[in-house]
Amino acid sequence: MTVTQANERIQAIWFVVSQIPKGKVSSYGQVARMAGLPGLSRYVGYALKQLPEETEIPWFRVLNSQGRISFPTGSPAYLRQQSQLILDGVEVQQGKVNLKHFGWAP
DNA sequence: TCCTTGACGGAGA
DNA sequence: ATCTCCGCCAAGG
Repeated sequence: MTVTQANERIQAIWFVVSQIPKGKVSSYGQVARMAGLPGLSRYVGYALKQLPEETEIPWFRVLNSQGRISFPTGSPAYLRQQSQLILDGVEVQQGKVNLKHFGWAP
């Protein structure tokens, strides 16, 4: 993995995430596949971690395969993501989102 | 190099 | 439905 290749991957991931429409959510695994990086779900988390605080990219629309927020329950990050989802009109109950918001395809 | 750490995912129990 | 355990794979020490 050269630095350039890593940057390309990160760009691809950010792009895919930027396409997730409001009111919909996706999973790390799905984003990885759509970015042409099957099996690199963990890398998606790494890529999102690189986003600047003020980013416009909807990182909060990415959940784990169980439809749960991948931050420790109650942590600042967890609460931020949860409130952002609610602002999107996404139903979050017991830390899990309603399946109807899942499965987005361009 | 070797070892540990994840914003993961899937199979079992 | 919940919780472990294990495989995965790039990064960072």
